[in-house]
Amino acid sequence: MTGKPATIKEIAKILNVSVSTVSRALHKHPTIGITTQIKVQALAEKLGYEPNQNAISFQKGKTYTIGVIIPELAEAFFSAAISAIEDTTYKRNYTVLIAQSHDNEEKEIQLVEKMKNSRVDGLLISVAKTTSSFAHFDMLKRFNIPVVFFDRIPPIKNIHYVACNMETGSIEAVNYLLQKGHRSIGLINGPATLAASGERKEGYIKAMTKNRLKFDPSLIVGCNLTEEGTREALNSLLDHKRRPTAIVTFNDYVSLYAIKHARDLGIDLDKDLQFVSYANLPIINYMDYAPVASVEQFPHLQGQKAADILLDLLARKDQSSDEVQAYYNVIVESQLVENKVRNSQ
Amino acid sequence: MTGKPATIKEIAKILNVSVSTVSRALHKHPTIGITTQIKVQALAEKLGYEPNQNAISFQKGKTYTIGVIIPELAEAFFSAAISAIEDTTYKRNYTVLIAQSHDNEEKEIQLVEKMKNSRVDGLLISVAKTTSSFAHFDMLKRFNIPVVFFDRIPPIKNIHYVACNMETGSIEAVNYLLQKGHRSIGLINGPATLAASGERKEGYIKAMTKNRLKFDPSLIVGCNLTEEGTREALNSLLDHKRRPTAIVTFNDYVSLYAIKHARDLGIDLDKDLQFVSYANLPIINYMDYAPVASVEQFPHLQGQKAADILLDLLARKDQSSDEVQAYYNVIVESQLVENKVRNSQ
DNA sequence: ACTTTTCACGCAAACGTTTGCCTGTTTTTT
DNA sequence: AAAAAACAGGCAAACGTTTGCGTGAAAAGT
Repeated sequence: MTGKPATIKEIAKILNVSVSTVSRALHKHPTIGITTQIKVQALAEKLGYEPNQNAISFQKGKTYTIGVIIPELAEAFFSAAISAIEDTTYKRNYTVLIAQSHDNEEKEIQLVEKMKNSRVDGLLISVAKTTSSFAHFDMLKRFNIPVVFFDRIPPIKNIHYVACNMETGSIEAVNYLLQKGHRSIGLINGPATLAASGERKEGYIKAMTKNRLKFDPSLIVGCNLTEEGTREALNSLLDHKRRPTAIVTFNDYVSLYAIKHARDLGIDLDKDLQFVSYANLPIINYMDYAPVASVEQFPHLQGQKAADILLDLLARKDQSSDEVQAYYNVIVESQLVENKVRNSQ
Repeated sequence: MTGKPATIKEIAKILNVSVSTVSRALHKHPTIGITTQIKVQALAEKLGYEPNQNAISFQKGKTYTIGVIIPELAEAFFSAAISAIEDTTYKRNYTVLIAQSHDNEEKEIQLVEKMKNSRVDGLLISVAKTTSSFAHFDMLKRFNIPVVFFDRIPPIKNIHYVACNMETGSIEAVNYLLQKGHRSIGLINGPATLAASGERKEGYIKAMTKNRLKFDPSLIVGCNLTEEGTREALNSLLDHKRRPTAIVTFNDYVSLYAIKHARDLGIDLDKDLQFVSYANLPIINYMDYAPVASVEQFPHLQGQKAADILLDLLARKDQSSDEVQAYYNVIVESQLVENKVRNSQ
């Protein structure tokens, strides 16, 4: 009851049976007599026996652990996603090993290596911004460790992933603004290197052209996502010959920076300039000059889907079967969400 | 290179030496000749050998894993804390196993049990709100698994913990408001059942009496931390015969609710009523009518300290030595932080 | 009553690594 | 040159569990 945990061996010795009998009795294996089963189970209960997961993992070569590698745990998007991941894996008796790359490729590589060595059964990865080589992911494939990427997907073929389609969100966002009467709409986009930037741009263009509006490339400006970069981007838009009356920004933070700057410049955020952004942080419902709408990316849903897929992959792997199945490509549609506060005013 | 990971055995067989020699060579054990060491290491490198962490854990009865149990991963405070925990344990070659109790005692108990069985080396726990029995923590002690509690500390003796002293933060907050000329200061507190509520109240009282102001208990109102509850609390303060010109709230969310309600009532948040709150969520720097100051609880620091303590405990345990040492009781002093935006206006 | 099945359980290997102890060879000491 | 010491490495047990295979005894079939 105290001290060291009870083992199957001890139970066996006390009951004068073999370890294999105890093991089987505990698993209700049909080949063990019912009386023995009961005796064993009773003693196990009494001793507070709990199987040593470590030994089992070692024996089976399976850890019932899935690794999660993300850039930054403290970011709202990722903590929400992980929260969902933890919940769905917990239900299936898996635990999660978490590590953050801090958007550093070097560390990401180390983490993948470490996760491999600690023999996680599978991996959920959202890749670092700076990652430019992908050999470490190939390595996982060689070792037959299933990986599901989410949100930040590497540009390689034959992978499982769940991501959010930013394009439709962009289209919705622009349509929303058009319907509100805006005709000159700016886009403060992220770095061109990010796939997410491309999708936003595509959506923007599609929405404009679908609505028979001429698309002006100079209304799209890139930005490094910092406060300073945002200010510059906003300035350039404000100087535009057709100064936009609405701006779509890469994410809520960019919106916040931009809004701050706009107010410093004395711009009327109710009449002269409106913002729509991405991510839908909980913040914006408590702000006065928040974006009028935001494109929700459903981190919780993405996390859950990714975990579901990985668990499915692991289940298939158990039943051995067909190596090369199809690849899961799940797209979560982003969705424009109006800011309740601002729109109830 | 492909398929299954290389093992020590394979290396031994290829080199015609024993496994023990390989093991020792890999650890640079002095009793192995230098030439053999080099041969072994070279082959290990070539084969891409990486030790099977699982086997090592099993063998040593040590997992190099620490479990973290928190109420809610998606809450900013906890994700920040965990981010720090992950970073500091990573440096010492530990990994973290994360699970959330969702503030549910039942689940917390299950998680503790599960963590024990998966043989984590130690545990970091922030207790669920509803937890009222503590037998599961005692159990850990019996099994000699070190635990460090952080932020939410159970009311039991002889534990290691790091927590934030809310009292000093409260005093600072009240002093700050007094110095700004406020004389009637309200407090929208949390449920009386929370220790944190008591500390805030104590701080409030101390600050008032230290400044020779009469302390009016009716200026302190409890609240269940919901939006609705906050409204009621605010209403009762506004109806007070000495209507407060400043209010300290239990946390930033309560402030947000209160501010929203106050504005709905047409109150001038610049002149007639000011707020100070706790937690210092990043949000408030982007709000117009944010609290003028917030008491920072340093989640990052708390997480780091807690992890440091646990690692220290584990290190001591390795060197066996003296069972019952002293208990770590680390108090992180909270600190009032002015809202830069609001105070620069 | 004798063979065949079924039943209930034990044996032992295996998973990969670490480590205390032993042994054979070389080097050093006197 | 013999004894002692240092060196380099091997043997085997141990960690806790699972599982294929073997086996004696009881039950069933003829």
